[in-house]
Amino acid sequence: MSLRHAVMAALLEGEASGYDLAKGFDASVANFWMATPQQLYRELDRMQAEGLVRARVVQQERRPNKRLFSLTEAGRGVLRDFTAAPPRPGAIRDELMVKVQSVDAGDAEAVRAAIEERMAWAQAKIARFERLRARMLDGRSEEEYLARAERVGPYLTLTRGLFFERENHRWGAWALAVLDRRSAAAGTPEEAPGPARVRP
Amino acid sequence: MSLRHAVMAALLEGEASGYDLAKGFDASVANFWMATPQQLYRELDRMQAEGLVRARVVQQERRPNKRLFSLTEAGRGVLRDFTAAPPRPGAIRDELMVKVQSVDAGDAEAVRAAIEERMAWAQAKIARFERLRARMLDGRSEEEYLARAERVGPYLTLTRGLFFERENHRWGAWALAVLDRRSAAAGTPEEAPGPARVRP
DNA sequence: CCCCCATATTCAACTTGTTGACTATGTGCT
DNA sequence: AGCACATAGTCAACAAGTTGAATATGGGGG
Repeated sequence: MSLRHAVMAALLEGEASGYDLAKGFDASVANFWMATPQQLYRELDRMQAEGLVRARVVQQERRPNKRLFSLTEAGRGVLRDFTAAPPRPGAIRDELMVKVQSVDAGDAEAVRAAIEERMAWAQAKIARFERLRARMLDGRSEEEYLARAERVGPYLTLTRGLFFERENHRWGAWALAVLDRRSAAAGTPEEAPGPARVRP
Repeated sequence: MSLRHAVMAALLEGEASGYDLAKGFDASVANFWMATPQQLYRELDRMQAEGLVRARVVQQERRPNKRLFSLTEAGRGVLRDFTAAPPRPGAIRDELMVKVQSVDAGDAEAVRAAIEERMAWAQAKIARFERLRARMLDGRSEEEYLARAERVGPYLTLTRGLFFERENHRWGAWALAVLDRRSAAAGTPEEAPGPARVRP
């Protein structure tokens, strides 16, 4: 049950509404923990009931009212305890890899396309991470930033995301090359040999 | 609901019992899809009911009997369809990263230890992957293997696992260095400065 | 001899996560 | 005027994943 811990980690950045988290989960914590809006609202309600977060209703004029959540001292305590506990091995679940594993018994062209899609979105994430990184550094060198900033956690996780997506991209390029060499060598009869399967 | 697809991908290697999968999920498919034994048994029963797998009961003498599952033609069809379908973005969930994100408000020493643990187990996986890889290549060069082998999927996913764990390890080393520089610079009063926080 | 581990599976209860629809309101586009 | 989209949520139903224990047997180490 550590969605709640992810939520608390996100709330370290400051007050947020369920809606903010549902969006902003995409920007910071989402790189290693995803959740749907419903999941967040439900969890926030429970956490409030348990005193881990407090809600402040903000009246708005031309918008629906919102509840801004922030960490309570109890919440901070729980988060501290969580960081101190030994972590269980993380659960990985990647549909693309299931497809790649089955590529020889499946639709190779579709798997190719899926890898390309993944590469494109890895690239998009890399760009976003780099923008975020530039914003965090704000002119300073990494060394300077890491020495002086009051929090390094977000920078460490962001870097991890960056490393991860770059590796994703590199792997994708390699995998595509492998599949190409294979389909070229296999002499696919329906498709012209030679410059076969070159895409625009 | 794509545990079933992961199971089918695993069954491409041949017949397996629920128990085999529960263990062997660790060796091949487990790198990108984890499941508990209970989950597997339940899913296998359902899949059998739907005709995706067939079971063959093997009488054993000094062991409980076992059911060996294999893919049916219907199962192969479903797997083929699955590879052809556009993949949804995979859900990532990494407790360690939640801890790292919260490191500044938590127990830095424990987070350090968790990163070290992760690095150790990345290293162990790398070693296992490399043994597996050597076994697959069986003397041949990678190029030769990829050109001739009847299946490349398992090699592609194994490589992805290798890349991933190497990156994990590299990131961990970097993150530890960052945390060390910080705690050295912060002049932690309870611990001696200078060669502070050097571990055996 | 005893205990723990490996094989092989099943049951029950519980917690999480997913999907789709539904309520409101305001802004901008065409 | 009509529509899509962003804000800010709620509800219900279902699917999937987790935990803990129970069953049955044999082999190995101390």
